[in-house]
Amino acid sequence: MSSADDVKLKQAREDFVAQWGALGTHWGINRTMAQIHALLMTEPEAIGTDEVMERLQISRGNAHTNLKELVSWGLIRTIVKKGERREFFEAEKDVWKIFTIVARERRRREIDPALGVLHQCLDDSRGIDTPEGRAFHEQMSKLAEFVGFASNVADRVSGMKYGIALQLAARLLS
Amino acid sequence: MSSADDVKLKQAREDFVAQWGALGTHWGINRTMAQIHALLMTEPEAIGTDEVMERLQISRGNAHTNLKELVSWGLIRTIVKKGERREFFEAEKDVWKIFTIVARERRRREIDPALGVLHQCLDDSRGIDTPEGRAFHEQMSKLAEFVGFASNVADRVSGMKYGIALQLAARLLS
DNA sequence: CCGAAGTTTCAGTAAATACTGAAATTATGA
DNA sequence: TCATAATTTCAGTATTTACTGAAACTTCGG
Repeated sequence: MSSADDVKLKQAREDFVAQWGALGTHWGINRTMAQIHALLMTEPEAIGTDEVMERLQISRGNAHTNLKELVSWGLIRTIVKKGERREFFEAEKDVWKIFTIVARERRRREIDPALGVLHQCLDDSRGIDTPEGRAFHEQMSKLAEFVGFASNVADRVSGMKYGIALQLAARLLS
Repeated sequence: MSSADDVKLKQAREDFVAQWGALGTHWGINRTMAQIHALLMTEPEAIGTDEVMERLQISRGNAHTNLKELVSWGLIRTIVKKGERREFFEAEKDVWKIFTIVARERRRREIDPALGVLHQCLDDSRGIDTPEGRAFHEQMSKLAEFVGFASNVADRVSGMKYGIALQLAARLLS
């Protein structure tokens, strides 16, 4: 028999999946990918493609693409069960690991290309001998320096053990 | 006469504007908004709507919407010149100020709503007395705690004076 | 090596997002 | 106050991004 608690949990989970999916949009992550991640984060057991399709009411292609994308991020991993031919997926549930994965991925997708552009413009404007040219070069230089610096800091922080990061943060908040 | 340096600068600037605009996409910022920001960041003088339209080859409506959005973020400000009827715009050029503005805005748009969802799910799953229910509640709790904590830390850092932040960062990288 | 179960790809379509251009509104100074 | 310059709004359209569903491909036990 399905108790009242089971119903409440089912609703809470569905709510979390739907809302987290909507949020994904603001994170540069598509809705489905965020929903699958939410689903797996709150699922005790590893589940297969067909169950994902059914729970989220999405097509096989969509489920497949986004599961693979999540695997490539490292936010979920594939599980092979003995005697089972198909693949199952389970989420990384440790919050610090999730954070470091997302931080790294965002650096790769958002910061590194920006640094590339800045360095190129820095080169292209080197030695332009007019007041405007020097001002432009100076602005590029400041931006590149700051972004590079911030990127290193973020890297360092997300490479820390959770305990160390926690200590550091606690000092900041005190 | 327009020297070779002037041509080089013009090209470098156009390149920066175009590429920065393309990057904006990966930042949850639309292309035009990022382009206008790039244009103004590398423009020594405040410029008006019509010049923005011409330099970027965009419509008045588009220019208007995105200029206002940038003003609302605080990344650019309006300038009124005496004897001029129209408004001019100039960008905030200080990299630390740009960083704190972007950090605050992203927290508001990305982190705060996530915290809201997590707290609601935390409430909805309180006291569900099954093993699965407790696991769900626990996972929500860990996520909410971490996200809230990280949000506070980010706030604290982006509220610092640049010099202090620099000191802190230098310590991290050493 | 065959057939079924499972996975991957992708052309076509749907949905979300951004942009245009012109009309409506507001502000200015003569 | 009026004429006009400037700003704001928004319906319609274009562009970009995401999703479907079915076909092609791969894998594995028998």
